[in-house]
Amino acid sequence: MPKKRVLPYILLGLINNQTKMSGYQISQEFNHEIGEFWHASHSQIYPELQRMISDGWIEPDAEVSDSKSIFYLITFDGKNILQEWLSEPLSEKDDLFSLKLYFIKNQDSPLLRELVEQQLQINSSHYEHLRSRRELVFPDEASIQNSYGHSLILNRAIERERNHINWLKSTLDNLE
Amino acid sequence: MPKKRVLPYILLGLINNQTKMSGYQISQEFNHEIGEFWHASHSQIYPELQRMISDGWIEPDAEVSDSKSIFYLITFDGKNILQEWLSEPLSEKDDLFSLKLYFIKNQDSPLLRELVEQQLQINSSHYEHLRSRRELVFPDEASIQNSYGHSLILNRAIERERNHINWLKSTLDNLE
DNA sequence: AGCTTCATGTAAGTCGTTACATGATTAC
DNA sequence: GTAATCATGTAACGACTTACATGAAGCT
Repeated sequence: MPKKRVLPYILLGLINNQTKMSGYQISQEFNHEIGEFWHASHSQIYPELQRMISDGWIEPDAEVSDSKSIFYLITFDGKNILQEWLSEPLSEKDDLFSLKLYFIKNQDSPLLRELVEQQLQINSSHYEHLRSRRELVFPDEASIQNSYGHSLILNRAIERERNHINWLKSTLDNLE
Repeated sequence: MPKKRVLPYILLGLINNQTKMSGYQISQEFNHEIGEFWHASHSQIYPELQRMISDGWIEPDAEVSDSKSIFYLITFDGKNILQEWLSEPLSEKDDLFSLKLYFIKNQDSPLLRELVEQQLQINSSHYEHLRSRRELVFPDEASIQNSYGHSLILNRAIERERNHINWLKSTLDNLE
């Protein structure tokens, strides 16, 4: 099966967040806030918007606009598609956690807790996996001296997971 | 200018680490250790190896091999190319830190300290940037409640940078 | 005999990039 | 008036993925 595309869902999420956006505004968004987590160039965005219109996910704003920009609104179908995508379980490899959170505005959304819990699962299993790799690959000092850079980044990866897990747990606590 | 390729340098680094590798072995590597940081499928690897031969970076092992595998050795030129690549300053966006460390076997390599210091610079500036974004975008409680998911992941990103910086600093200390 | 793994390769398709293009508006 | 930014689009190209293909070796 082909890999699931994410760009259309991001555009959907952005338009949904702002109720109304032009292609140019969307491309500017990637230079600012959401740019910390994802990027897309305008040559991707414009054709994608056309596809989304023909799929009925968005529609051009009918109101006569003074400006030169074309604004798009999310349709009823589009809102459903977006919610479906947000509800899909997180997978280990795509790392869509931050991206999906970006589209959740309300602290009380049940999705919020769900996503944090899923991500906690993923990081925990990754953490365990990395720790067992380290035990296996670096059982003694000699093996470390043998591949010092490798041992460093394995340590780093473990520390990163540990930190992420802690953050997720404390975030969960604050959601109570 | 086109984006700098990394695959050939990874293959070079892998062959250099093991002195001798077949395409199949390389593709297996991506399922194990280096797989934590990078992936490549065999349909990329085999043509890439051919290109590297014609560029004179590697050469097939001349020794008559009992096995069906074709083994490759790194050439003198290849070693230089690899060292050059490792010495190139890290850029903010590619995030080649872990990957490059993987190819540094010796704790005393001057490159080690250099890479950690460079990465520290990058993370520090990223950290400052994220903190100023948070001040700007989330000045009060109301703005947080307005985009709760976004505020969460911004906090997460800041915490991640903080953790990475701490790790890099303590790693530097241990290198003394 | 049939299935899995080893081992190498090519072909087709997708996603994303940079470059090419154009016209309107705003700033100096 | 001319340079930058706004605004939208297409074209060419590169990297990577999945699928297609083939043959040998080993296991059950």
